Amino acid sequence: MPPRLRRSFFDRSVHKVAPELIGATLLVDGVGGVIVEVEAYHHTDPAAHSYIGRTNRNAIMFGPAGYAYVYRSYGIHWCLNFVCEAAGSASAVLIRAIEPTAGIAAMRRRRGKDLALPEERALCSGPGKLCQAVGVTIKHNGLALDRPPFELRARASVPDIVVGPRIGITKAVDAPWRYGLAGSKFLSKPFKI
DNA sequence: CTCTCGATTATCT
DNA sequence: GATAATCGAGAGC
Repeated sequence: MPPRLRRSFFDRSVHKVAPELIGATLLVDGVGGVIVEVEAYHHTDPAAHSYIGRTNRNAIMFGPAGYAYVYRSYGIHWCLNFVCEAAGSASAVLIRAIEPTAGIAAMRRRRGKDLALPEERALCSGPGKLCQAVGVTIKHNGLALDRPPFELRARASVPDIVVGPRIGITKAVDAPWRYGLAGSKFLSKPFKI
């Protein structure tokens, strides 16, 4: 089994960490799969929650790397981020999609509440879906990524990665800081060629 | 396939 | 009071 990702893995530029997360495995209480899509948010980026400075919501982003930053999206969904870089840098990677490999029955159960027929490719193909499927909520905000309930494993080999502009934002819409596993059918949306 | 719209609430102005 | 790093349903082509 590939080694756990250590705290030091996250203690680097968010633009280096983000693409290296593609292919890594994320489990929460044993439920999860292979990360296939992420986005990088740096504190100098107008689209980042930390751009306006420290607030109650984004406080975790201003702490040390290797912790989870969870926030409520559109009043309905949860979104999971990994804090990167040195404390105070306030940068993070948004986890946008995973390919389910572990605990699929549990994911189907949790997602099935709001979906009549939860197809496997619809279980975790988006930041809100993925949090619902693996059971991430605000309770996970500020938890260390190298300890339970989180389990992060490095990828075994370097996959083909596609890059493009980020999704669903209204500022800095052209910055190419979305990364995906090439050819994956578990992406939230296809990458344009 | 694409497009539009409503849900729902913490956060910030 | 307006906004938002989303999602799913439904309409139309």
